[in-house]
Amino acid sequence: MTGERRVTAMDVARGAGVSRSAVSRAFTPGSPLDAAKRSRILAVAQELGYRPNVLAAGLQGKGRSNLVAVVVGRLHNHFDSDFQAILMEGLARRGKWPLVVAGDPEMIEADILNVLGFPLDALIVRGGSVSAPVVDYCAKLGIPLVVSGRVMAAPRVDCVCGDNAGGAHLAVAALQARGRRRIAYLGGPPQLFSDQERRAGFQAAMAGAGLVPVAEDSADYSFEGGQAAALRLLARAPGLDGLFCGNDAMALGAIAALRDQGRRVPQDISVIGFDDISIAPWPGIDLSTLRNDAAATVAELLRLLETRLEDPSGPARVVRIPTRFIARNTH
Amino acid sequence: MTGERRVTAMDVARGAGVSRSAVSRAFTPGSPLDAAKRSRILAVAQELGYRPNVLAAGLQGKGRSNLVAVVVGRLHNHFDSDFQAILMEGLARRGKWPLVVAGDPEMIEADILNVLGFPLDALIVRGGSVSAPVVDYCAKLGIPLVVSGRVMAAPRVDCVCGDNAGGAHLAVAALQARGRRRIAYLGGPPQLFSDQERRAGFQAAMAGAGLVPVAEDSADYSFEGGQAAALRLLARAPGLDGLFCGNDAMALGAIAALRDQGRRVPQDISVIGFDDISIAPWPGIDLSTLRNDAAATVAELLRLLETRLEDPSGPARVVRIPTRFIARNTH
DNA sequence: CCCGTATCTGAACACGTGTGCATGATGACC
DNA sequence: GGTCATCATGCACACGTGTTCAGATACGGG
Repeated sequence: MTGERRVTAMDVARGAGVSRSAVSRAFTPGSPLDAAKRSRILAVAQELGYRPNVLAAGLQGKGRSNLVAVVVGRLHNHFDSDFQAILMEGLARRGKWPLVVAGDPEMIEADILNVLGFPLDALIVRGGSVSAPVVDYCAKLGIPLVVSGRVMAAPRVDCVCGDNAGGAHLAVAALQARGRRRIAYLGGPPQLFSDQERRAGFQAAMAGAGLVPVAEDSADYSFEGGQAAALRLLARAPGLDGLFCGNDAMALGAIAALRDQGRRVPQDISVIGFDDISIAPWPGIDLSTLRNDAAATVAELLRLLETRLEDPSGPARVVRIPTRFIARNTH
Repeated sequence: MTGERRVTAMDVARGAGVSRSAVSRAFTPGSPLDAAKRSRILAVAQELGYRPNVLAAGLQGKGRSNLVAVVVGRLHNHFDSDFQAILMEGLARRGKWPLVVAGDPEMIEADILNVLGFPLDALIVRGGSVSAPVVDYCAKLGIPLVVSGRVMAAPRVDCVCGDNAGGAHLAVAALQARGRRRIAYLGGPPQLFSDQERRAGFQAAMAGAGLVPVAEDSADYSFEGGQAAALRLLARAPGLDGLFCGNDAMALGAIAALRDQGRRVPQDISVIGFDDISIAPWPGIDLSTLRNDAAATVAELLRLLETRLEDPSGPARVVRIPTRFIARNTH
């Protein structure tokens, strides 16, 4: 055991017989320092296992901390997992350190406030709602706030979001092209922004096509939720011939339930999902769905972040990622 | 814009007409401070958007930083995603802040070294290998290192890992119980610890049952990799009647390819996966597999971490998470 | 040999916070 | 009223680093 205290620059200085300033300079590429002395210092540092404490360095006030808080809801959703993975890699590639805030919705609110205690370069929030106090704090602290999967109107808050309404229109159009007229919507939790936009888009598209939904229902974006909701829809509207689901997991659950009830998909009923998760194209699944492009979303998010860091006081921007219909074998 | 500088305790002190110490005490529950003054300070802090800088506070040397680095490989694997999600929540619940290190395997090595510049409470590494320099640095810095999905012998390095060999034995036993004798193994990348143990366990179990594998192959733990490998195996061993796969995604890919070739699963060929990912029980998938319990693994990992933080110089511990065979409809 | 210059180096400061210590005030008790 | 205890409060220090500034040193030219 080397003792409880962390190795400090002073220890290295003593070990190499130089001043602490020299140690600091040895780790700062531009600084003037005798080459021989530098290599000796680095050798001693290596020996002792010394690394400059980036927190103490960041305290200097100059430059950025490279610390970015990433708020994710619960990650038990396939699309959110993919999004998260791509975002982590993207941040790493840009030299940012992601500080992840996860957990129950009720805990997360307090945690967001707590994470603001770090000298963050930015706060990235995925999906779930951001409370007014958080937005307020960010504004006062001058911490850029970038929101994904949701659009909110606040000064200097940037948003990137899939085109939910457009996707819903594409889904209705695809169902209509198959001759479906008794169409239902199975949405996610109504308090979620994504569901609100998809539901509104669905209703608008139906109205535009001169159709009236035979039923609407909600579940929790899970497979099991989709199964149960499909049974409810079927009981309420036995003539159902088209179903637009708020995400892929629920669509797959619904298909399982419908087939279990003796309905053939897609012959008797068309089902369309949302997201195009990685398993959607697998044989035996082959789900017709709307592609929610996680990679493009992350790329735009990072671009927004970079622009915002460049010019913190610029106007708030909203970027919509286009949605594409992926025709497979369930509609 | 409130100016570029972060709001500091001194600003609040000026605003409330008190000393900076009082501000610090106002945010420290135990400290003696006049109740009226405390609430006045908190009000001013709220107004200005002040939060104590935890980095500067952590610089104090007392106590822990509550910062934990979590090294994950690429997260494009279902089991790893689940594991990651559970771990993030578990850490949050224990008041730890996860600093995620992700990215390409070649970038990650440098990133791990860089993240050691933070005053970490611990370093958690999932799966992939940990290079000797990293272990060395952690030892010298006195940073506890907890490894998951891999067992390594190093002083004061704790490991938690599924029982890969036991799982392989269960798989072979299940295949044997179905009367299968022409059995093949489809493993993951051979450089991965998980594959090495599962492969060795498979070979030992086969030998113990008096059987000789008809073929062995490897793929990249992906659905597509499983598809392609299944075709190779079929070409090499047309009489194949049992297949043990290194993970579920490959098993599902293999099943898709086998069915595409006219083989019935499970009537003609038994297929068993590994991990029991969340989609495995879904109707239409119904995969027989070995449960790799992510929740139990995370729970043990956190327990090891806590024990290690309690007594940093304790002996290295290795915990094995038992594996259970989940009999479904593909074997 | 002397002076100017370029370069290296160490001391000192700043960053923002928690806390030990001494001081002053206030209240209680005799 | 005096003395002591209690407690709130402000000052100063410490944490570990990057960087400025002035002093020192070496070197080259006249």
